[in-house]
Amino acid sequence: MTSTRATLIQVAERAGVSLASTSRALHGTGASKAMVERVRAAAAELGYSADAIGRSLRLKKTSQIAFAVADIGNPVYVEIMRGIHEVLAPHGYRVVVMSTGDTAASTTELMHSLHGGFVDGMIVIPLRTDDELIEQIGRAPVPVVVIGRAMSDRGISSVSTDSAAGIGAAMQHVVSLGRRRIGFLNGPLDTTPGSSRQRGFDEAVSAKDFSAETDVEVAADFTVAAGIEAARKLLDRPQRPDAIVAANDLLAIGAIRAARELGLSIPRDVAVTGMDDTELGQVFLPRLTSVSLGSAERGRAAARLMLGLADDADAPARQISVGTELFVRESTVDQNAEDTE
Amino acid sequence: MTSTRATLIQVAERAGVSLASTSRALHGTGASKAMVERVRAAAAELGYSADAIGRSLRLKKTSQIAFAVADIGNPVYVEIMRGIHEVLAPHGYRVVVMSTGDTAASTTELMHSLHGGFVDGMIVIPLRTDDELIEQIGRAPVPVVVIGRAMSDRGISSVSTDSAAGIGAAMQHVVSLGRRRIGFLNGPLDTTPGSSRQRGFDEAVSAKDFSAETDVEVAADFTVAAGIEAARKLLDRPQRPDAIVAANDLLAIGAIRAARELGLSIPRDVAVTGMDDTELGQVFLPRLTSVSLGSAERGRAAARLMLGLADDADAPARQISVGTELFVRESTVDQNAEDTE
DNA sequence: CCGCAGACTGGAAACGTTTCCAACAGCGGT
DNA sequence: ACCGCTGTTGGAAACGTTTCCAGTCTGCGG
Repeated sequence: MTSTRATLIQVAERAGVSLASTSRALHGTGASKAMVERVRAAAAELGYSADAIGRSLRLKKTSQIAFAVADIGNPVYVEIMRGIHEVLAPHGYRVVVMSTGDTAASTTELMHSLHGGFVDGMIVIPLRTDDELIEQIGRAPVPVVVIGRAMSDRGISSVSTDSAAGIGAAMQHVVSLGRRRIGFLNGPLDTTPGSSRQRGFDEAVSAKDFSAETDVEVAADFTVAAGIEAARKLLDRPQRPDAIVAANDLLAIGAIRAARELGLSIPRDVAVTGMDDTELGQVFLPRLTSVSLGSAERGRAAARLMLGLADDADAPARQISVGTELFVRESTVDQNAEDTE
Repeated sequence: MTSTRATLIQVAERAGVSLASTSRALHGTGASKAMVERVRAAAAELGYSADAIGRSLRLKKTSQIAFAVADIGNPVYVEIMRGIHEVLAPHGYRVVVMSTGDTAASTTELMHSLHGGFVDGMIVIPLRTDDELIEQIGRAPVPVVVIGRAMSDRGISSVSTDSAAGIGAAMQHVVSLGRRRIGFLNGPLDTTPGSSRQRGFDEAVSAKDFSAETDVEVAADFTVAAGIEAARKLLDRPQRPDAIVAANDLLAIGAIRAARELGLSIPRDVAVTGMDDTELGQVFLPRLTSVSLGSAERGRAAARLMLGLADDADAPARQISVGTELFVRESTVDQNAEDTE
């Protein structure tokens, strides 16, 4: 284990050939068999491996794409990442994950520190956005794709989904089950998902044939712990809800936990729906009824947009929307035999 | 939005001063007030931001540390990462997460592709290791810290924990509860955690005062889904276990799910213990009794080792061991009032 | 035997940055 | 008036790589 790494120049000296030939022998084309062999041997002796920085400086590319996300602990991001990886890996890109923190400012800061960083592009899911962040994205020296919010006005490529409609579907579902007191368990309203889900809820409630009582509670963030706390309040009301529509699966799990604490049975006493259709929700007990926002597909779509921008950075920005789908499971409908997959 | 980014040279030309002065004015010291102002203005006009690659090439550092992990979906890694981040961030390092895939070969491949990549060091948690991977780690051009397995023989810095003893503690706990048929739900034996936990189980069973029947089932991997499947087998045996000791929290959750499917009550019919003491287990229902392996502390310890190596790459390799602790919760002991935090 | 094509090699530039070093100006002290 | 010091600036090198370009060599056909 030498303390300093071997460089191409040292390999060249060792092999007794020129730098140019050394490089060609290792990576490029147009080197004789003898040369390749000779250089390979020298490289092996020295334990040479190319320096990515030098290489990138010359090539002007890093073959890395950043996936920047607020809370790495949310399983939905894992699924989005799988989608991204699936599309990008065959094109030789490595995906690196960075945690942005959950404020717009911290996201801006990360993007700034990455400004022309070690990536050829960034796929960002901002939890909160402000004008500064959007401007930062517009000015970024590498292509950026935003997931979670249509950015048509700003000329930024984005992948979004109609989570408002998804909330509507969940509301409609529990109403159709005969539930009459619906609690809406949302995350912070100043976040992108929080605000659009709130809009979905408001729209659903104001539909003319809507006929249930509603109540709203906002959790401190989109985590199970916050969900437990907020759901407790919801369930403590004099008019206890017989259904809780949660803004994501983690909150829904929190709601189930809070309900169980009170000795309530799911779904008999309280039906609970989630959103994101994460694997966690699918293996939870009871299995979670959830609105899929096409996580993996959103990841794939974002990755495809990124590939387009990587080919041509000046390509026009595009917006893609991914459909939603309600998956009904045990947390709203008692069904022990079905749904085996 | 210009299609090509501004370089320092262009800023220098714009400001009408030398390249050296420009650089000093922006980052370094020893520039006059007038100079700084002038250069700042030019930089702002051009929307300049320093190119990280060029900078790193010159500085020979990237201020990035990689955290390479097999399955980004496992919540224990999230907690380890928080620990790493906590220590590294104040020192100006950014942590980037990379997914290695779950085989030794894929880990080796990642490390190779990162060989001298865009990071100043790597913290790795290999799920499976083989000689080639270890050799690769030893040859890596940047400092590497391994989490999960003592590497004393190879001169590699590592952070480990006595998960074998942890399994022992869990076994002892369920025995002390009066359980007499213990099922051990492990993950793949060819993995680092799988093998050490198996060892812990074997040791516990062979202790001279050990007096319960045991049974073992190995899940396909360390996920909830695999846990459900394997636990079903365990619970289908003629001599159904009255306690299941699982090798991590995800498997434990799978076991609880499988038990519930069979109409069994937790912990009355079956007591279940997990390992890793993840947040997920703490909010699960029932709350999971789990052996903490000090995830955050392991992360912090690894980060501190990394800082030491970053200062002096030839510093002697060190091994740190982090203690374990059993947290008793509802999945083994019925206790509705306690354990509020 | 000469010339030419083709295969291969080496020199050198370039990517964008930081920093060493030398040069220079202004200034105060002797 | 001169010396040296301080504060500031510019030139140039360096980090490690790839690739353009020109040059050399081999072999082959005329």
